[in-house]
Amino acid sequence: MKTTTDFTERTVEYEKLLNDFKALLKSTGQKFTIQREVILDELYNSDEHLTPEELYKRIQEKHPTLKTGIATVYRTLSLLEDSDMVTSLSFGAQGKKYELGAKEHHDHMICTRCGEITEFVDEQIEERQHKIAEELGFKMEDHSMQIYGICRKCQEKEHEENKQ
Amino acid sequence: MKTTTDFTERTVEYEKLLNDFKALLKSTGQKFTIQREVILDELYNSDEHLTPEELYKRIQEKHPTLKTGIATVYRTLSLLEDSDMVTSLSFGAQGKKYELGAKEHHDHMICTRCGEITEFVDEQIEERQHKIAEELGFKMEDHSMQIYGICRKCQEKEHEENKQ
DNA sequence: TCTTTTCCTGATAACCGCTATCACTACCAA
DNA sequence: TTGGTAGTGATAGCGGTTATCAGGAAAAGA
Repeated sequence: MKTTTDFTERTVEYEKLLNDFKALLKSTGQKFTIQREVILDELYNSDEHLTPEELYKRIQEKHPTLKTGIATVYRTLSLLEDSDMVTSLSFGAQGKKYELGAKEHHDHMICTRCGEITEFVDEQIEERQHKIAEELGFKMEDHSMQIYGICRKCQEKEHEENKQ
Repeated sequence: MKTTTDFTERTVEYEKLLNDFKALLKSTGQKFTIQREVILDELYNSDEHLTPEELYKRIQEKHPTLKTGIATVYRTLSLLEDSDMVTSLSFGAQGKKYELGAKEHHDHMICTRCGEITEFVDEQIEERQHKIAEELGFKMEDHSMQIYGICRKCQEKEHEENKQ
C-alpha cells in the first residue's frame, strides 16, 4: 500500500537538503522512506529547537495516516546527527533538543526563565577554540557553547513584578 | 546512636568551604548532617569529575557504617549545585558529572575516545561571552563551553593501530 | 536535660528519555 | 515479479534520576 502525505511547499534550499539526504542514504546502502522524508520536512519547517517527543507529536498531527513511531523519530534523528545534518543541544536529564544543522554553525544563548534560545556566531571565539585545542594537544572535532542568562523580555517582566 | 567516621586531613581551605556550607544550610533552615559532610568531603578530595554513582560507591567504601543512600547523594548534589558550590557537566542520556565549583571558573576539553577531561580558562573567550550577552540584551548568569576532540594519547594509540 | 518540631534519611517504586528487540513490511535490484 | 535487505511500529527494557514514605536524627524550646 502506498501512503500519500502532504508536504509543505518546496524551496530550492529544501530540495538541495533532500538530495543530500538521499545521496547520503544511497552511499551507505540505506533506504529513502516516507518516514524519513516526513521527519526531515518537519525539522525544516520548524524554526524552534525540538525534542524528539515534540517532533513525534507534530508528525502524528500532520500525517496521522502514517502512524510514525517514536522509535523511528529517534533512529532518524541519530542518523541525521551522525551525518551532521542536524545538531543537538543537551539539557542534562531533561533530554536533547534538535535543530536542522545544514545552516551555518552557531552557539546558543539560553534564557533561564522562559527557555527561549537565541543563536549567535562569534568568529573570535571560534578561532580561540581551535587554538586552545591545538595548545592542549587535542585534535578538535566539535564544540558546544551555551551562555545562560535572562532575556530582555523576562528582565522587563521581573522589573514590572517588583514594582507591584 | 552517634556514628563516627574518618575524614581526610582538614585544610584551611576546606574549613572555609565547610563553614560556607553550614552557613548556607542555616540560612534556609536546613540541617547539617553527617551524610552531607561526607559528600562534601569526598568531592573535596577528588580531583576528577565524578558521576553521582561513582561518588556513591566511594562513600560506601570509605564510610561503610554510614550506609549512605544513592538518593541522598543526588539530593545533596542538587543542593550544592543550586547554591553554586558544585558545578555539573552534562553528558546527554549518559548523565552528569560533578565537581566542586569553589575553585576558579574554567571550561572543559573532552576526549571523545577515552572520556578524559582537561580544564582550561581563556580570558579572551570569557570577555567575548560577556560582550555577546550584552549585545543580545541578556543579563548573563552563567555559561558553559566544551570542546570535543581526540586527546594526544588516543591519537597516538589510533596511529599505532593503523600501522598494524 | 527532656521534649517537640522539623527536616533528613535509606529503601525502593516510579518516572522519563532513550535503545533494543522482533515480527512484519516496504524498498529496490535483478 | 520476486528475493533479499533494510526499515518500521509496538513495546519491553535500561540507566540515570526523582518521588514517596515510614522511621530517625538535628536543632529549638522548655
